[in-house]
Amino acid sequence: MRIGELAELAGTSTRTLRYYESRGLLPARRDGQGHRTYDEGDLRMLRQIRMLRDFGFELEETRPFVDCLRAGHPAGDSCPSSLAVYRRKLAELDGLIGQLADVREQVARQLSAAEAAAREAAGEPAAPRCEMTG
Amino acid sequence: MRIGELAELAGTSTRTLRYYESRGLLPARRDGQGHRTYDEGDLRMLRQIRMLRDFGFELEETRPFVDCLRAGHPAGDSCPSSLAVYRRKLAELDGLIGQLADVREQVARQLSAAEAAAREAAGEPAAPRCEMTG
DNA sequence: GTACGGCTTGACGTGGACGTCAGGGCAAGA
DNA sequence: TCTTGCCCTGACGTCCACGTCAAGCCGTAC
Repeated sequence: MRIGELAELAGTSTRTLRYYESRGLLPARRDGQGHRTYDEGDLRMLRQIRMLRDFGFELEETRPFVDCLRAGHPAGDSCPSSLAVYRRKLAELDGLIGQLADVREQVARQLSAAEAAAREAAGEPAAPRCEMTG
Repeated sequence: MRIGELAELAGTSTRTLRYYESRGLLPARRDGQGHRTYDEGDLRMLRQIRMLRDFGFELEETRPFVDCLRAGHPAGDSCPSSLAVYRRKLAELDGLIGQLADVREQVARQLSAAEAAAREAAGEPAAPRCEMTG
């Protein structure tokens, strides 16, 4: 199949496929007219890439999965290097989620304090605070 | 004070201050030599900006806080528009954290499945799965 | 005199994953 | 023959918050 068909099957754009090729991630054969030609294996690799990108993986992080498929393995994550990427990503996600949760709490505290100050400035009695710490 | 001193006091760079001025966020007076001049109020505004940026706020989102300080309020979050930004940010953080948690679970499942497949391919008996769903 | 430090403006570089446009080729259908 | 549709390459644009470099001015210390 040609580039337009593959792009449509994978729900992406031809520009994206040319970009992946320029990165050496998804090279294409060429037909007599110099047009890119793909097969079912390419579709599988592309779908693997898109799934991981939807998870927030960077393009380079998908390379082990693609290489794994190209090596003939049944799935992109059948290889140790792919599992290593999974584990790194899990750790990264855990760190990020924890960090965001911290920020969330800080922002929530700022908001509460500012709301309390606003109420007090409006003449309301200082509201009792649960678990006052000082 | 001049730009270098302010930058150091706030732990940032002169380039950053010029950038903020170009965005209309932190305009500066000029002295006889055309050098930028700042005062304590500017330092407070700058610190407000940096705190919010550390929280992950975009630069534009800090504008209501700066405007609030400039209007003479005791704190950058003493104004309704600042509180609105806080609330929007909390909702955004909640959404993002939830999304990341979903992704984390999906990646974790992919990893477990791939590990199980690898063990099985290695000749181990299929491990019993807790809470099998199908 | 001159070296130095701080300041000025202007403008290009960074990163990631593409979007978009320009200019051109090739084949099939009306 | 002309249009339509798909493809090609090359190259600039996008977003955001700056980093970095260039060229030059000004005051001060040596």
